[in-house]
Amino acid sequence: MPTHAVMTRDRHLIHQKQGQLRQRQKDGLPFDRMQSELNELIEKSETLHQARLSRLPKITYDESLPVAARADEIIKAIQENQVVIIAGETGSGKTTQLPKMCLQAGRGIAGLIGHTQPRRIAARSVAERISDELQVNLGEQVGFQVRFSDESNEETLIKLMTDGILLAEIQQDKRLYKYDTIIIDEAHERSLNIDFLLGYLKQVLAARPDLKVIVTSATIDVERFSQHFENAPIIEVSGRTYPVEIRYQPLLSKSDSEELDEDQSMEQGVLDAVELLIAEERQSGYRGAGDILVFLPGEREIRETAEILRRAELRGTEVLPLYARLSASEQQRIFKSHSGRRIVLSTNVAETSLTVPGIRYVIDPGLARISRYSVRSKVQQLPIEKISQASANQRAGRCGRVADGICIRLYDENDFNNRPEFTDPEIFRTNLASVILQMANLKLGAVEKFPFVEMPEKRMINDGYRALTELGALHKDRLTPIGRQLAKLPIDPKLGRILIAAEQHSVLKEVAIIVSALSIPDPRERPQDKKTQSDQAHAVDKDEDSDFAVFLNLWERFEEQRQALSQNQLRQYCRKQFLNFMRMREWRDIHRQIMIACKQLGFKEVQHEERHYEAIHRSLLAGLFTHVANKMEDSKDMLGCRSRKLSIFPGSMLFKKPPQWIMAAELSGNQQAVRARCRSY
DNA sequence: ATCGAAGTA
Repeated sequence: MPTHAVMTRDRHLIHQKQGQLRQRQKDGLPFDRMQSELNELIEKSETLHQARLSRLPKITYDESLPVAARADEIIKAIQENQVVIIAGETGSGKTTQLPKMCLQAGRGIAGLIGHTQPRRIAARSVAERISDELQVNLGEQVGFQVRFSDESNEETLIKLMTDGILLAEIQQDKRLYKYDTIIIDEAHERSLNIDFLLGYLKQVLAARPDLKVIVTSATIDVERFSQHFENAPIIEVSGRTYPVEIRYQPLLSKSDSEELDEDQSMEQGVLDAVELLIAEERQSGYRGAGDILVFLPGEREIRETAEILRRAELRGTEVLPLYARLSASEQQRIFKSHSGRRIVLSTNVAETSLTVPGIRYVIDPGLARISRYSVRSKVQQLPIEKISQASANQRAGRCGRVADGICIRLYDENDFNNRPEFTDPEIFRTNLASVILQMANLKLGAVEKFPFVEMPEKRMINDGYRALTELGALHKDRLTPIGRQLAKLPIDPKLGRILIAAEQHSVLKEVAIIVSALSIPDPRERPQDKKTQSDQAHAVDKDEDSDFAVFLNLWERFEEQRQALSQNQLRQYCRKQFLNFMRMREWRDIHRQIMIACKQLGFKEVQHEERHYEAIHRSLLAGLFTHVANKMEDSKDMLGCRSRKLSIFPGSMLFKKPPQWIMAAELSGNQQAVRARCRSY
């Protein structure tokens, strides 16, 4: 009986069929057909296995990377252990070299080597790099899969993907039989996806003794991962970085100095630090002009700092903003070569997602916007907080990649020492409804018993259960038919609930457009210096009663243009109309994906001559019933659920003349200003 | 009088 040369994904099925066959034999039933089916299955599996083996590329390592010197040790560890933890800083080469070591350890033939990344761009670029190094075509032996795009095939040995893709695959393949090896990369980022995967894999490992798992992380908190996987061995790899000098230069405070009229602003502190760095560089006799990376909490702070720097008229200096909302081409400017000095003002994107090349200095005010979910108010908030020590060190490391660097922290050392060591993992900071829904759907049992790396608080778990119960997805902690449908929709459960209601009200077509708009950031842009122009451009879509209907108008207007114009013309149209091209595309992509999922659930699109406002808004209410508010007397403020005082978002059509009742798409802000896209009755 | 950055069946 073959058990060595077949694919892992077939092994289970073959085993099952062999059992059935023996049973039939024992029972004296005919089994010829089953036998030939089984043989065919085995033969096919063996052939594929052979083909994959024959296409194994020659493996070489980039010897300049520190991890390459450890190849033998790592390969041995993989062969001898089910789980290995690899710890190493950026520049160690672990991400690109590790999958090749897995191949050399004999992995990747009977099943895929699955390699997860937290971000799509990383999944794609790592796959490109590895396929280059192995001299194979991308999409063949080395492939990748991210949302909306799959470049892998039957003969793919190494598949890069986002962690979300692997998570999604669990639904089809509970034991992950497709894979013989799984690498969870950047585990220290501790995203919700990563934490869920690490818990899930711990359970799968018992049922899959042939599966290998490799967890990689920066050298922070690695013992925790090792303990999670029964004291798996840790291999630590050095990074290839240069020393960074850390300086503490707190902002001047009124209370410390008699001459000061007011506290020094963060923006002013940044300018002072910039001038200091420039003066020092000149004195040191260094001939070049080192680039500076400044971390700021948000777009507004970036704008204000840019303005102050421009006014300071620094010679030969270019100021570049950087944040995720910029279009790809605007972000690309960071990678273009330049003369003179460059000062990049960036949000947290530059901390982990994007590496700005050639940085010599970092200025770090030590702040970031961090999302937190409040169980008390049921609102996801974005307060500006002091970042953790780990995060501050990560920022400092951004200037030690090409040469020695200097990092100026705009706070004192005592402040640093008093900060938490690590950023709270996302699982502690987020609404758990979606995770609980997935877990219920996968029949993983009680959330409190799941082997999370760190268990979320009981009240957060209870809150998630309650939210799902309110939506009708759970009844007495068991999945209802609605819950089963929700679990198959790739969006937030609230929004999924709206789609289900829309199907019942025969307005799926319209509501799917609105729901997909609500699941992306607003594609309408409103630049600081062109507020009136952009408001005017957006006004063509306005609807007197409902901010939700605006999305339908915008969608229809855009669809007409999209069908008439070339790609370039469409980009131009977006620019003129103050629409973010990338967001518009994402909107369509998500809409398409939602519609596919809805069709698989048997939902029907109905064509209407006119808009059924009431049906559309009734559907929305099925998910947004906790976002209803009533106007208070003699005030513009509204009274929402849980006696919460709300105000309407200034961008809303209903801002000027609030109706008696509203239903908001989203509650946000620290004072809980409602972002109301609403409808009155 | 207006919001961070990641991600998905």
